[in-house]
Amino acid sequence: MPVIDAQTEQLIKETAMRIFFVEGRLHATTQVIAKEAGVNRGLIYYYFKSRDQLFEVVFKEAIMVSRNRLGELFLSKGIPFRQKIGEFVELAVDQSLKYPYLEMFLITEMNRDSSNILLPLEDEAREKLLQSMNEGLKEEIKKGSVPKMSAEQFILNVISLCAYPSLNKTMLRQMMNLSESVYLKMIKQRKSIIMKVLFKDF
Amino acid sequence: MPVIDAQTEQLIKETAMRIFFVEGRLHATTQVIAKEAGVNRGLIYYYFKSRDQLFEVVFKEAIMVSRNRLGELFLSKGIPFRQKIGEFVELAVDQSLKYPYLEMFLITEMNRDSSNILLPLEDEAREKLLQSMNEGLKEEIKKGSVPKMSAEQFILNVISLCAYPSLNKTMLRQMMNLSESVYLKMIKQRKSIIMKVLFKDF
Amino acid sequence: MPVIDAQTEQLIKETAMRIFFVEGRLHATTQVIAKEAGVNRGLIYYYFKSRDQLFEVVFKEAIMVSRNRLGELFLSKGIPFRQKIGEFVELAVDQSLKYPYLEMFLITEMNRDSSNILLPLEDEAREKLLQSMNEGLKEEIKKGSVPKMSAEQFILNVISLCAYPSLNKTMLRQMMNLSESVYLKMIKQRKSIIMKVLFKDF
Amino acid sequence: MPVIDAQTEQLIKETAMRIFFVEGRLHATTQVIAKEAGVNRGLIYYYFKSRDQLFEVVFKEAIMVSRNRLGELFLSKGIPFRQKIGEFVELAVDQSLKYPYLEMFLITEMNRDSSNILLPLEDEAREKLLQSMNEGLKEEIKKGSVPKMSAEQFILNVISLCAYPSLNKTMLRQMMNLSESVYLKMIKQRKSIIMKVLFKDF
DNA sequence: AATGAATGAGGCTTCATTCAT
DNA sequence: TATGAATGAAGCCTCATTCAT
Repeated sequence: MPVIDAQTEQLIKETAMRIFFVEGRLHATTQVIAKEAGVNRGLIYYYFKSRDQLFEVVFKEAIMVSRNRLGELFLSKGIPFRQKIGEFVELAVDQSLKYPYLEMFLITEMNRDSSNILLPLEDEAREKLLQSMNEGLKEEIKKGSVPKMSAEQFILNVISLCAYPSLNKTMLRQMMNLSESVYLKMIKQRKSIIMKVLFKDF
Repeated sequence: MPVIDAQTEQLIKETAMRIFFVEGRLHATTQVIAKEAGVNRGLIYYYFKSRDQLFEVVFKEAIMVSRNRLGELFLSKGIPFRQKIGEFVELAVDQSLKYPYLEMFLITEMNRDSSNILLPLEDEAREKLLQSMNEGLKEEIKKGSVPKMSAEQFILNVISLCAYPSLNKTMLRQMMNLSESVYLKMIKQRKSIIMKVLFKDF
Repeated sequence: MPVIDAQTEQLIKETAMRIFFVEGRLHATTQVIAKEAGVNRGLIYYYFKSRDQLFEVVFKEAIMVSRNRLGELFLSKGIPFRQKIGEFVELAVDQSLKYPYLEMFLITEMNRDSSNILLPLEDEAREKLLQSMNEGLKEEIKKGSVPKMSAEQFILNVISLCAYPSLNKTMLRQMMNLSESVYLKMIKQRKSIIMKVLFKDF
Repeated sequence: MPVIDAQTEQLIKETAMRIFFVEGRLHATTQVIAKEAGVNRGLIYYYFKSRDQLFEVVFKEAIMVSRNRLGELFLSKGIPFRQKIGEFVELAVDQSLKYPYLEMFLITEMNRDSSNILLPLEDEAREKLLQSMNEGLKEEIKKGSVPKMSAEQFILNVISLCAYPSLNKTMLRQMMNLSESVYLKMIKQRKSIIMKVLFKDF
């Protein structure tokens, strides 16, 4: 039975997001998505034209929120470097907990032959971001609180430490023999650990 | 035309490994694999019975090497903790460069309904490993060269820093606007950077 | 174009039954079945999941009717032996005319490695049937209208005389150089001939 | 290991005959035939050009013997009708025991679209045979030892009674709950029973 | 909006057959 | 002769997508 009113579109989107980004079921068919949403398969096409477009919509939606906030964050003036990084870690870890497999789709999709996914980061924005990173980073390096490295390497460190544990959750949990809930708690605790790893004097 | 010396089976395996684990083309069909190997599609079935079995074979083969060396490494006596970590980083980064997408397959496969992939790590081995990690780690923490954290968190840090940059290569390269070769160089340079991040006095 | 009244499933079933059991084309592919039914091949899978399941469905359906009527017939009280046989011959010959090759599929399927066809005749039912046959038969033998033989042999005679001429229709027609229609007439006439052969005083 | 000398061809033939006509495995592949014969699959093509030709060869060989003897039998002068039938029953039952599924292949093959199996019975021979049958039969009918019927019907009776029990062995055995050996004994005993059924005064 | 039916492309797999040695 | 490797046609089946109602 369809849900009251016209919330069907939203229902499909949410189901797809759960299946794709929360449960990581990369190969889920429209059949499965429709079934788990409790709607007729044709409706997916009615609302979204195609599986690819449904995917694109939910994918962009999933990315958008954090992207926007990250953009704001890094282009905002007046916030000290270390605080910026702190807020980024906060956002990134939360995002990774909300949609653990989002990154995996990003990776997979970008490696497809027929990929048409592009990051919306323009050259200017990128330059600004790197430059502002560089400035903050140099000071930290001078202070001795961060080892000598390029801004790029620092970014890799930050993102890696935030994203990977959620991305590879299933394997890491198995490897360490931890329950889901314990593992999630660990990831939340990582926020401060990450900062301590990044900044020696944190 | 048959290939010289009947190395066809090996050729198929290597091609599949490249397509899957080097190029990350998760959805590659047997048709594509055969074509890129320059062999008839039927041969895949002649040698491997099914696509799934081919996948299993190359997957296990790809994992085996590093697994074995890691096992040796961590169960070996007499090597100081920091050196062990150093060698692990070396191995893990090299592995991530050799088969950047191996991890992604691991993730994907483990999330499939019909997954039968299991990590071969037994309870005893795991306990020993964690315990030996813990001992080494405690000393470093006491020395103040590593912030206070559990062995599990430390492991997450190490693996994240090693694996993620290769895993998400395409996106990170796009994001930073770097060429393939420059990016690869960066990753190699990370070995020492990772150690400096992990150990404040490295 | 969809068929009026959504009888497509029935149409596929009937076509399959004709191809399999009327025309004896054991090797008919789903392609062929779909084509002769005038539907898309995918519909076979839409309605029946697989070729094997389609086969199973039509096979069971074809067998069911006659099985049920035969069961009723032989377990019914109060009908004299000879009349029972008469009605059996009637049913069996009609069945053999309706689905001449049904028996052949039975034979073929039961000899497959992966066969899962089982006759639904239980031990009790079989015993009862044989016993009731035996009683009637003994009287006939005593009367001298049937040569001395076991119930099993008598059953073999009855079934053989009824089923074989339809089963091996093509060859027998060729051998005797008879047209289809003449041959079918002959088979219908056999009903009384069979009775005369079975009972000397019929 | 191949058999000494050049008996390979014979070995393949015998294996095929067993698989096809004794065990009734209609769908046996060249792979299977080669394996059960213990020879390389290519040899089937070396000796027989194709699966179809192997089939044709063994099929003709299986039929030939009895055909020839039946031909001799029915065209031979001086043997009384009833004795001819007796010898036919003997031959036919023995043949049906030797190759129970031979008939099934005959039936199946003749119903294929691409069938090229033809019975080698020429018009003249058939006419002679039917005529000679007719004469013998008329006398028996006059004597009252056979009910009134055409030669064709009589032939159908004879063949049906001889061939069917072996042809449908698996099902009939299941239906009557008989062991293989008991069932085979029953079929042998049928020779005289069949004669008694055919001739009221036998 | 919603649904069940229908379509077609493309993937996996089997298997008869051929080839090179 | 004999063999393992290689080929290609064809079969089964799934699934995104469209259609008619």
